[in-house]
Amino acid sequence: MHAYSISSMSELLRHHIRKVTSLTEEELAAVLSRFSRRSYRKHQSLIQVGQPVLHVYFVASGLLKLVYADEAGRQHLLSFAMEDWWESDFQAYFTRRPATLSLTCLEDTVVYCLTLDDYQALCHEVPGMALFFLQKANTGYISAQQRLLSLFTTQAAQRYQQLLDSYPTLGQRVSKTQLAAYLGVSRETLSRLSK
Amino acid sequence: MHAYSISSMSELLRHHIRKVTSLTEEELAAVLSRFSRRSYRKHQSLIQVGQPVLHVYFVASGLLKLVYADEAGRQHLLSFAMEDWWESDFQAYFTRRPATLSLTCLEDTVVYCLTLDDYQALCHEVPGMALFFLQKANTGYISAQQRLLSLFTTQAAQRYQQLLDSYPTLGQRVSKTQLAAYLGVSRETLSRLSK
DNA sequence: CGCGCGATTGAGTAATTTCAAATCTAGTGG
DNA sequence: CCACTAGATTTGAAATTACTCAATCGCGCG
Repeated sequence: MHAYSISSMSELLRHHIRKVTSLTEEELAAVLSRFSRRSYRKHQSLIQVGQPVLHVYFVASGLLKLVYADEAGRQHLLSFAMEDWWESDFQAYFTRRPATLSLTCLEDTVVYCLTLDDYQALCHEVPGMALFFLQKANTGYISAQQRLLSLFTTQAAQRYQQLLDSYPTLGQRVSKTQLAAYLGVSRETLSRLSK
Repeated sequence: MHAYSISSMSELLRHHIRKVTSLTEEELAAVLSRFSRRSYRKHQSLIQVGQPVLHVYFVASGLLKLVYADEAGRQHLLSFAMEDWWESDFQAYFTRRPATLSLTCLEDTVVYCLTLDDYQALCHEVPGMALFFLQKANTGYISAQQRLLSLFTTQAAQRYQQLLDSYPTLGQRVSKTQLAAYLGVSRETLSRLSK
């Protein structure tokens, strides 16, 4: 089922942090000890609308969707959270308010969880981690802006192509309904564009 | 012309940083010394497409637009940078590559400039500043996501209303053509919606 | 007065949505 | 192996929304 054993998945987070920071082994161990590992199954939700958002999640394996459901019940997909991704309802997480977004498994998924208290403690106690999260936040901001631009400048058909080009596995892993919700078009429209 | 004297504008940056961080006066002085102050006039550009992006800018007064111009020459407005805002072509800034965006004055504007070297030095030498920029980056990321959602869920007419509600002065300060470029509709469409 | 810029209006066109129906597909139980 | 069902996908047709292009309007300023 899973391609990685439990120990090598813990290695995944370790390597992910090492790539960007220069922490001592001691610091790294202290950092990792603040995370807890959890497994979820397809269709389970890590974050539900109205509930408190206790964690930010590092995705070790699997696939999640971050969704806003509007009054009419339409689903709008803010992101696919893949392996190596950090995801949460950040607005709710940082303000300790109830979630407005939901985070739900599209596949069986393993994550590492970090509470806000631990996040803040890490940022204050391990300078390298503040820089680490700063870099993540900056790249997240930049890609959100680029997604905005692609909505402004690019036809849905090309956005679809670019999405498949950027994440070649995605076409196999999720339904077209999900892809449409990410691209910002109806599933019928996406279907017609596929030609 | 300007509502603030030079010295009180420097206070603006000082207070802006103090609001979020807990730096000593010494640290704060060291931080401020890395910034340089510059004034620009309406229609001047701080960042031009193809040119290196040497600074991130803190807007002390005035108003800027961050724009992407597509192949057809259409302008897409990523943000209005107002007083207290931090702005740049962050992608280009952090990667030291040529700008793909332009940053242009919609009014006479005073900014404080910070080079990437100084930004990185501040983040490493003054832990409070890494946390400061982390907080800015996180809120920037969150608002970019919410703008995405508003594009997905909300009709252009309501987005227009919400923009005016959020920034009441904006309707007076910029042309409707600029507002349309921010909302992601043509100026003709915006004109028709204004009823 | 007349120029120039921004805003508006009109008409035709293109893209997308909605709602409904038909089709396809994978998995289940007989 | 087949029939059956639930979910996903596709297709059709009408209605909506926004776009483009062109013409017109309104206004401030030299």
